[in-house]
Amino acid sequence: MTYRDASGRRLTDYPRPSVAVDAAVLTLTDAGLAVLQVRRQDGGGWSLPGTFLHEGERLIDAVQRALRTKAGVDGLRPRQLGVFDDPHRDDRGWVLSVAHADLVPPAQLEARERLWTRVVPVTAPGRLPYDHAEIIRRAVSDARRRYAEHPDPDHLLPETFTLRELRLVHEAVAGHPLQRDTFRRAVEPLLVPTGATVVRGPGRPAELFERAES
Amino acid sequence: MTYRDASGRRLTDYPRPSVAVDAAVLTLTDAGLAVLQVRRQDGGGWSLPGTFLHEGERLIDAVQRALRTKAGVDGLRPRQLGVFDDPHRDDRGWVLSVAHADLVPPAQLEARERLWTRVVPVTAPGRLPYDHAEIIRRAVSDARRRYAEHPDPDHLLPETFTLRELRLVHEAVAGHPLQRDTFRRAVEPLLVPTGATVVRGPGRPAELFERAES
DNA sequence: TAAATAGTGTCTCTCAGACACTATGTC
DNA sequence: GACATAGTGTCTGAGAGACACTATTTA
Repeated sequence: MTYRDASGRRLTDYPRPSVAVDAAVLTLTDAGLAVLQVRRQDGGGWSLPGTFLHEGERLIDAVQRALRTKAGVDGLRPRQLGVFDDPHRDDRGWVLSVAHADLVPPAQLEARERLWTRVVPVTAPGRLPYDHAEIIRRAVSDARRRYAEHPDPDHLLPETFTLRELRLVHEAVAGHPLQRDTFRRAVEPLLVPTGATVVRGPGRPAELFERAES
Repeated sequence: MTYRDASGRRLTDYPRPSVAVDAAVLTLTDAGLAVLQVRRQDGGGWSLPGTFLHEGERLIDAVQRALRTKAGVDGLRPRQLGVFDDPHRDDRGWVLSVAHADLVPPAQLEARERLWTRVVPVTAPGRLPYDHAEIIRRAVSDARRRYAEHPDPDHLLPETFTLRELRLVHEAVAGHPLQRDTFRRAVEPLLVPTGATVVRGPGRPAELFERAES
């Protein structure tokens, strides 16, 4: 059967845009927050990994496919940031892009294809096509907002960790130092003490904590 | 010239989804937050106003067109909420929907086509197709989050208003009463006093305030 | 012992919440 | 005068920020 809309037109009578996905995959380096980029196919330069949506595919699956095939990275679960819809944003034609973002531990990018990818600080992302610089800015502020509310929501740390390790991660995401005692009193109620202690370097042994069940 | 992607396919070789927009237009009634709905074209029932994106059109323009042609409402500026992308969400075919939301004063819905539209409380939206119930929930929580941070960001009130009027609007959006003195101390630093006072009903005259420039 | 880190006591300042009081209008 | 609303003083408790102290390890 053929569905028609209010003007009597069939669905297929409407011109349809291409729909792409782009992903700002952030991680932590010694220099702070950094973003994964891939070489552009056409000519030089770098861009965020992205791809066109395939028929019947979900957006999240397209993002994961782009990361797998273009960067050799697997197992991420990016979140939707928003749609970029300027009809002239892509000179290849009418392309909507749904921006995504994730923040993952460096180990998850270890297996990446190094010839075609790079990880650069978000403060110096280089020259990027389309709206990719804006996508990175949104990804960073989204990560900062979430880390300001919960302890390591993106599991950058393993199951158990010391409060020092947690604070260093939060400082790297926030981009500025955090007060040691205030930070402890803010996050400790949201963590589960394990009772175990560990020694990492000099200083008194630190207790190990877990995230609360959620 | 013809652009090709990494697999050598032309852009137009990819099947493309239809892209729709839907809008949850909220307003205030005596019963609190309410949402604008339009009659469904196919058979009975109600839905949020929406339409298919036209070629080269921006999403915001499609939303405004839908509100104008389907509800007779003009001059709104809905914000993007997110993309609904379940390939089977619409049995007419592969349709992505970009959800939008706005919150407007009742006067802005005065001119609406009453035969084809209704305004019902968000707490009892009726049976709705697609993801429209979820869109309303997101629109409400988005409005509540923004009203918790700024005084009347959506200009439900005119340029000048008393603190009582402002508080009643915030209570209606929040869905629960707010403490009079605490509310005043929280928002007064964000407002500009005009010096003028007005008498509305019994009681001591109240000062008129304006929103801060922004 | 010196240095480094962990954990905690404590003071101050701010602010939300709550109660109450004074001020000024309508009926 | 009775009542309703506007505006403000003030107390309390929670929490952030800051400083300092004790505790426990490595080198």
